Amino acid sequence: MRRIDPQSFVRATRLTTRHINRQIVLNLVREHQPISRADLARKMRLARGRMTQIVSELVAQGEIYIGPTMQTARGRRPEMLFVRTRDRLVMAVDVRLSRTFLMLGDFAGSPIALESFETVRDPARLITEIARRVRAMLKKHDRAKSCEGIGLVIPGMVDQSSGRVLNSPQLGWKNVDVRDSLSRSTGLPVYIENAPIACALARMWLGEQGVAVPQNFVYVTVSDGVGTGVVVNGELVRGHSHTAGEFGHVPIALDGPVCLCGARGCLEAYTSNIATLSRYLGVEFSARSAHDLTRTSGLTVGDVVDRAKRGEQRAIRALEETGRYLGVGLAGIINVLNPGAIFIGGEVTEAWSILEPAIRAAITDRALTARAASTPIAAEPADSHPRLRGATALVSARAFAAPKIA
Amino acid sequence: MRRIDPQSFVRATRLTTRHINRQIVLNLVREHQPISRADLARKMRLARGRMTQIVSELVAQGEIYIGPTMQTARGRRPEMLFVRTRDRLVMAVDVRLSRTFLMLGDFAGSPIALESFETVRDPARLITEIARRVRAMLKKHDRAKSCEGIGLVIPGMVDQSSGRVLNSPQLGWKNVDVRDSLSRSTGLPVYIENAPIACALARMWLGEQGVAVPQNFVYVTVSDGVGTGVVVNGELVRGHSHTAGEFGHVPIALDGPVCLCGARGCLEAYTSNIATLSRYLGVEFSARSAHDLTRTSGLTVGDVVDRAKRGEQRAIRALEETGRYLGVGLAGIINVLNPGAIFIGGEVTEAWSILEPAIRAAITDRALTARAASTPIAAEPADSHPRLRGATALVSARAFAAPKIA
DNA sequence: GGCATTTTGTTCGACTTAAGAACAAATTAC
DNA sequence: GTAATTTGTTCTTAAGTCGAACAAAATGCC
Repeated sequence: MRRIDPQSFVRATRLTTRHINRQIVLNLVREHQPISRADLARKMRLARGRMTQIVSELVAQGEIYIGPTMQTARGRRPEMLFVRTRDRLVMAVDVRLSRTFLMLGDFAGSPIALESFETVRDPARLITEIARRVRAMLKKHDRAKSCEGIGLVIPGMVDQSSGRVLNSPQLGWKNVDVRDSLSRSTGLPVYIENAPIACALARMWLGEQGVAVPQNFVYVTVSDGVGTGVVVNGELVRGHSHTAGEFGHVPIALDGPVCLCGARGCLEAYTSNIATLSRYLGVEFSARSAHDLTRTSGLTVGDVVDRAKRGEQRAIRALEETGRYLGVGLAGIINVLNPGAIFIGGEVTEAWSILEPAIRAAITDRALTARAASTPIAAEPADSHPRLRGATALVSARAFAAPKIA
Repeated sequence: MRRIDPQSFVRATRLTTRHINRQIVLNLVREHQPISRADLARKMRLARGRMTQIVSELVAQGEIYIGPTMQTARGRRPEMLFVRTRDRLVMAVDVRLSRTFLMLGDFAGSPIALESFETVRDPARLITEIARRVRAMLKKHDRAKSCEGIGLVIPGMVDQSSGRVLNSPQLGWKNVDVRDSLSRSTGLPVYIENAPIACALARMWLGEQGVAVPQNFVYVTVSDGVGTGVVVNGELVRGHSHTAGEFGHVPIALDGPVCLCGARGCLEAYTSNIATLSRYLGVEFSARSAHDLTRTSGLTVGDVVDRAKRGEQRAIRALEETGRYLGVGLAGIINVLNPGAIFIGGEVTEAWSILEPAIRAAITDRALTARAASTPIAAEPADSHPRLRGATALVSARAFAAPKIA
């Protein structure tokens, strides 16, 4: 029972019915392709005449295409429908601390070109460099006409509606305009998002072949920070002022280490890459030492993961402890939100066989039902580039989204 | 961008447009009543002819009525529209540990009759007694024809879709059929829900005059347990297997007291009424002593609240500490979900002037933005009977809900 | 081989409904 | 008394959904 917001509703028009059904058809084709009009009509309990009309429209608009007919037991051969993805392109941009990645890819997330360059810290100069490379890449592949927009992922807090970066401690940015200037420089629409939400979008819209994604799930990214994209009823939870998702700052201890945010006992202070590395090095996590740790030790969490995979006990124990704390935080999420699945991304997941049992045990200790205790938890494969795919989904998903009404 | 679930969608028909707009009208009348057709048409940017048609239908269906005309500066006097609530009734039932309450009330939650009786622990006998009293009350008020259903609130975990009580430790029930037998005994449709969710429904649908309710909020109930109703985009979050809302079992300490659920450091073990009473009595919270505390001490949390209100320092400190822990848990919720408001119900809120500053301070320490730190937090007035009003909303809200599509 | 059956996709006509313009009703202003 | 304003109704038209029939393309059967 959803409550209609009297301040913000969309009334229906004569176009609404058709729009809704068109989007349903589009999503059914996407899910089940190749599929015939007749099968679609059966799934939707819609007359075949109507289906022909809807499909004709979608074909005319370039959203789907009619492929070869299929062999069937008897009767007329059905024409099979496919969603057009291969010739609809997105420029995906992933800004990270040291490097910025650009990928030209299609609507399904398949890469056509990929490049990276050292991240420039000055916002204006970085935007200029990104714009230059976008234009060059599109020109090189002669695809300027097919590119429908730019998806831009930034570390930190972004305001998606205004297109500004509110606060990125990693980049040292605060209240920076990004979207509008990049849009002006490239002539393309730009959509901006933070990393955990982008990864959740990738999962939701460009998910893995053979892996069902529930309408309710949580995606956790573990890096120097720990964040989430929370999906409820198929939609990202952004919250009242769009600051939802700061999982790393859930308190799991009353008197824990001081977190980079200033509070005590934040999950992030126990589970971030910095925390794991501190644990491995036998150094107490502190905000003061966090910035120098890699430099003074010459190690990253990737090294810890490698050593654990080679059987080094200290590394294994460090990761197990990270997993336990992560499990504690996730148990809270499971008890409050009851997600259908949890996906975890970040370097630590490369030691999944070590991490997962620790996470699972902590969850089992605290879940209230057997079903909650067995909430599926999966690692994002490291080579799947979730952030770039999320940047792609920022643009492509708009074509597939449910209409907003009432 | 909501993703359409290919396993569970509702396609649009020729009726969809009208249905959507009708619900919008109904909700606008409810929000702004008394209001004229012309004003509604302006708010919806809809032609007056269409508005007349929609309103005629709603009047014919008995959802709204046309009241007296209103004085205006010039021009024809507009007829004012109202939502019919007074003659549409609900039987609300609130089953508590020691007493069960029945209220016959109208769609707006105004009570017509109220009674209670000692809760019978045997499920079958309780249902029989409830049914008997429902029938008697309806007969006494000659309202059997106007009553549209029964809303039933039960302490513990309920499965709203099957109508069963999964687990109620307070009542000692496990996997008990409730809805179907009560429905058979009364001939009325029955809707069942747990207490925190019911309270959130009351807030969302029968909220307080002059208090705006955002589309995203969290309602926390503090009693022997601590639970939440989480509302996202105007809709209750039930979760994948409908076990969302167990806020009391979010871990806020790694080595805390053992909770009634068996885990360590649950928020509930620090903030429930039992925990507050233990704190006041200087007794360590433990599962073993929890059940006897009231009997051996002769006190309840209500006594602690009374004493605090009278200035007793020990009571004040006990409540302040409860508030601090509650604030820690809520800081986590704020950081993950960014709700527009938080409502808190339960006896402890009667000492709101003591509790609120403690909650606020803990949140301020851990919130990441100034706006998050100033998330509005309000106490549910104790005399507002949120559970009974929630039981009412279980039935009445169906008439006002947004249509489910796509 | 021809006709019957099956299955897919198209076409056509009927009916319903959203939309917009004009009209009517009820008031104040001049 | 007429003009202007505002509300609510009526009427007509265009658009869109629905369902039945038709056509096309295949296999099955006698």
